[in-house]
Amino acid sequence: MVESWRSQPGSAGNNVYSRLKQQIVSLELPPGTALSEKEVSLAFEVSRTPVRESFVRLAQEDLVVVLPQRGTRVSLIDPDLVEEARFMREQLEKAVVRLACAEFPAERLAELDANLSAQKHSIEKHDGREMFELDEAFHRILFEGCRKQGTWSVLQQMNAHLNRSRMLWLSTDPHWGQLYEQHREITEAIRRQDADTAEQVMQHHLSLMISNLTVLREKHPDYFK
Amino acid sequence: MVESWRSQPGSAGNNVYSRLKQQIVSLELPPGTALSEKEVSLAFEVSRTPVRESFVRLAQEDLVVVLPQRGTRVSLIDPDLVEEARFMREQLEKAVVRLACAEFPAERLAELDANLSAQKHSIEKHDGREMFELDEAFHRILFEGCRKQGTWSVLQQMNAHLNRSRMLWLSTDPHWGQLYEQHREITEAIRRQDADTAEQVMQHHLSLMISNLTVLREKHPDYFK
DNA sequence: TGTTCCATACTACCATACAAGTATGGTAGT
DNA sequence: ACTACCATACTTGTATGGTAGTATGGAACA
Repeated sequence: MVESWRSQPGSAGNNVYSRLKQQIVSLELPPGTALSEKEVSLAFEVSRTPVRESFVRLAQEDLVVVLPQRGTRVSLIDPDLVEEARFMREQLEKAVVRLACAEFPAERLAELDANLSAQKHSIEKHDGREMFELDEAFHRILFEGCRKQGTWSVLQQMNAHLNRSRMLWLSTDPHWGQLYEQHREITEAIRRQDADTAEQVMQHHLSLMISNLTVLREKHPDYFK
Repeated sequence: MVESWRSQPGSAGNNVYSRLKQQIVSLELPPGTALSEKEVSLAFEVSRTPVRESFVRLAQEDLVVVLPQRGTRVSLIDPDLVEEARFMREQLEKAVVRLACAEFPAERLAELDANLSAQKHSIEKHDGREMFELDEAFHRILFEGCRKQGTWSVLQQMNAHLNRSRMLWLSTDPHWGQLYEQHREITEAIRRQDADTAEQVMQHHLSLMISNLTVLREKHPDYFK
């Protein structure tokens, strides 16, 4: 294989999978978009086999739906799944931030500080996309610092649905300032091992992640189930 | 296709996947077992393609590890993942049982009662395998009654690792009696909407699920990472 | 005008051939 | 006896042809 389009280290199948997933979560491929093994294989210049593997993996995460002998399409955003994702994050992150207040590696705390200042810069640059990624990274660092990487990675499966709706939200009013402030408060609570405050702020923080789903739904009715 | 070995409704790929997964979680295929696309395709009388799809899906759940150009084997039980699975269940089930105390459909409550009496019969018959399945069903009903099916199904991915170690535990000392009693207490707490008791019992209940992992590890050192 | 039927062009699904990397055992050379 | 090398038999990764089910548009007919 010539690797013309990309010199990614992984196999072609893995590359197709991660590229497709990225495009789906970023809404570059909007919900409802019809895909097909042949079409994608031509676009990515690989055979149908790795494309098919990607579809299988994406279907397992409910990011695409495969209708046998009919076609494959990017799944519509399921508001129930979005709410469940928020629910899972609320429960798990409250517990994790409590753990973090009991014990958290100094180097991870430093990562949080670095992340916070990066967030500040992103907000000043009004770079929503970058802020989005820093927000994700912030929470991932929390899980990793509590040695809950596996939990985080399973959570990501649900989170993909939440993130698609957050992506829509990105174009309206993300109040990044408020979210940044909460990130800062959480970090400080961890530093002084104040579990009750940390949990309380985290709960409020996560309650803001979904906010007005109905508004988004009215704006993009064809994106939702 | 002749469907000689099975008249399952789903596609060949789905059948291979579910059969393999069942065999892995039940330890019929012990951790570390070498698989190969060819070998499995011969055993299941299908081509390599659906087998390969199954491997991809199982690899995504960390139930098999694929070493490119070298082979595929059933993953070893990762104690960290087992503990994380228990952690996830603890956090999520505590929250769910609280929701159940606030609101729970009468028909689901009836399912819990039916499940409880079935558990009683299984214990009298000393049928550990059936009790295991009823235990799973009990908790699933809780999630479904709170409309958290998606949460349950994502949780299952982590739970597969926990279940493999519970499967080992099955041959030693499951104290099903105590677990049954706790199931009963949880059901009663839901019936009288006593959230604090329900959460407390649930927490204790789930803490028993892992118990002495070190003992299992000494007994089957080759099954663990 | 409206309805039924059918050819056609899709789709995912499966089987199979080939490519490329890896482990292994035997053999030749030292 | 020991080492380096290589043929061989594995493995997974990729490409491709064929099969069966489904949607669709147009023609024949009422």
